Amino acid sequence: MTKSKETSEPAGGEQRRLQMVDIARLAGVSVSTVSRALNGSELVNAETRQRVAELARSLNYSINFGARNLRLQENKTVAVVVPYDARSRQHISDPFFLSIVGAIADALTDRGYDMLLSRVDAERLDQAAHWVDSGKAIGVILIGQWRQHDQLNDMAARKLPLVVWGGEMPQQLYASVGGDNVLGGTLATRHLLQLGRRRIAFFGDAKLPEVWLRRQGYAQALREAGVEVDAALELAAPFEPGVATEIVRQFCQVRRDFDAVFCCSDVLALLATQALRAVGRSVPADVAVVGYDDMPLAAYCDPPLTTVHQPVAEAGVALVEALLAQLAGERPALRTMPVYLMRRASAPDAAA
Amino acid sequence: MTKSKETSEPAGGEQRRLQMVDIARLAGVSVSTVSRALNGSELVNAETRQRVAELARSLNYSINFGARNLRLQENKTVAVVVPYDARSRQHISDPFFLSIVGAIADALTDRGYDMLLSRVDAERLDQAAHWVDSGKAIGVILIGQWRQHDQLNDMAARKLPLVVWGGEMPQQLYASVGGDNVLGGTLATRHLLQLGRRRIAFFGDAKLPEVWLRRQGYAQALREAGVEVDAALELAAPFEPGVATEIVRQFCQVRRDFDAVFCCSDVLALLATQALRAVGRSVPADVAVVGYDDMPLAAYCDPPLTTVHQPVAEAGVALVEALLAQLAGERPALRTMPVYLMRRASAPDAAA
DNA sequence: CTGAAAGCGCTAACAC
DNA sequence: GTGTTAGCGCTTTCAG
Repeated sequence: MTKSKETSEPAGGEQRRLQMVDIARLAGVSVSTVSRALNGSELVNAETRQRVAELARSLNYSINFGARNLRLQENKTVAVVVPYDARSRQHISDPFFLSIVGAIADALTDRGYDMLLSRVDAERLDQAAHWVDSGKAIGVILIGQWRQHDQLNDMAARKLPLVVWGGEMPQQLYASVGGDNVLGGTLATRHLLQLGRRRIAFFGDAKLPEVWLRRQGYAQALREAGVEVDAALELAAPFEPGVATEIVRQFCQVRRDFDAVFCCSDVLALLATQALRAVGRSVPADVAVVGYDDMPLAAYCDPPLTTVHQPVAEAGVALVEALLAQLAGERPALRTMPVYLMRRASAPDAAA
Repeated sequence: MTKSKETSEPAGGEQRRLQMVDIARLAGVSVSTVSRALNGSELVNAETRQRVAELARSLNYSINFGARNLRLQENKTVAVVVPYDARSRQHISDPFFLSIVGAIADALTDRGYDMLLSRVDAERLDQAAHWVDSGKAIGVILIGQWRQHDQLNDMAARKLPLVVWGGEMPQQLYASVGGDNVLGGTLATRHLLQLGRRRIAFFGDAKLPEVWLRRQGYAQALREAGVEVDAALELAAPFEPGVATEIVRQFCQVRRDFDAVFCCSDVLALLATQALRAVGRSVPADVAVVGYDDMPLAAYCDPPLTTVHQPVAEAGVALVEALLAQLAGERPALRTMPVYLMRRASAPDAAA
């Protein structure tokens, strides 16, 4: 392995970066004084402090955080990790996950933390631990638990500061924040039932904890209404549009004995709408569609999507808070956030 | 200002992190030997190297990058900065920008770099320099130049390693990578003309360089076809859906004398479609719509969007390469990438 | 109030 | 081949 050096040296006519020793010399004081002044220490003479601070500012000095962190044994960087499907080499492009990342970025920034963003193979979520092991980050926020409940439990057992966005699972050791998936499933399904629909399909891969919970809510609502749960109306469609498109299309071609569908993501709902129209069925007249997430674009689709709204901004804050709580010594906790149904035209109140 | 300590100390029963000195002791060698062994130095006995490496792995040791970087004066972190509109407190949620960020993440990971993701007020893009000044990152990739061409030039003049995604501007000192916006505008407009449309509206804020270039392409295509450019058909709609919705709606209510619209983003195209339908005009029969970006969801809208495709994955690579080139001492360069028209149903080939 | 000195975890001369 | 030593840029005792 030849060691490349391309990184180390900046351009040619580059002047060395300003350090404390430089501004110390210019101010005629010692580095310790500069350090104290810049950190607003009460120990240093107000006048000196002022002078040093101004000098530093005018020289556009800014501290070397690497050195500072090393000395202080401190680190204000959090790794945010988005899993991707290595088999289909398909990246997570689901708008919902992306907006969660944005919300986390905000929450982190507000609290003075930096965010290291990376991807990880959805089969090897445990690799996310590397960020903490290497000291690059103090903790990990993982977007989605996928099928790796056990890996996550192992990580938590190793005391890795970790929070995952996802559903609550039995015997869960790791901290998580998620929407109330059972409630979401119930709200969506009840709404469709109220519209008079009785043959309600379910699109989503129940091997994923969140989807599994949503299906519980779905089944529960059906039973409440005395409607039989028909496994033939369940389609294990994944979240990745590339893979899901064909699966959804086939299902819609083969089965025409449903009058509504509850989709476990808005993207899936879009796919379903398109597939239904392609086989000559209209939305919402023939088939009412309810999505999940209330992604930013949901209101601008045609028809605008009725969907289960997830509290993205609050989720970002909650994830960050949960991580900081662990860092402060608290035990990992599970948190479930309220969701509500956002009513739009794809499953309109005025029944067809 | 009371200094909070919440960050520094992990949980209670936490054991100190493993260091080189620990594995040195256990292996019965000095730290230098461990360092060399772990870096695969030829200087150390193959057997020793093996032994040390295994010990380290079995103990789950991983190096402290902070210390390593400090010593090596090296850093493999790049800051990726997404501007946001501070006035409307609206975050960039445009799917296109988000997918560019994803592409950059991939390109950086492939090359062994880490990505620090953050936001910055779109009026103060110069604040992005802070990442480099503080040593947290070796360079900055900025998503969009917005209205701050001058700030960007200043940053480049200061020799800040910087690349921005955006359009080529006159007297530009900073490196940029962007789609061929003039071509995009031309392709979109020509296509609409070929459909027999003559009254083609333009939606987009021409104060933004990219939009300004697209409008040039638009105007050029119109002139080619001997169609007069009508300023009354231009709408300065911003990219933020929140702000744009009302503007687009009003325009569509007031003006009905156009039979096509070229929108400078897919989201804008969605908004336009919805607004047009709301006033009883059909898409594409009455008004053909062409978008821009070919966002992941563009194919799943109704109607599926005809749009100018931007090469996202290639853009990510190009942005990263451009930054690394500067770090290697090359002068900032401008790069324009090809775009093409993706034909779908919102402006169908079989003219209405 | 300020300076001198030690050391955070690691690497790279420089000895042996 | 391997150990010893110095030092990356910063903070913080400890003396004065």
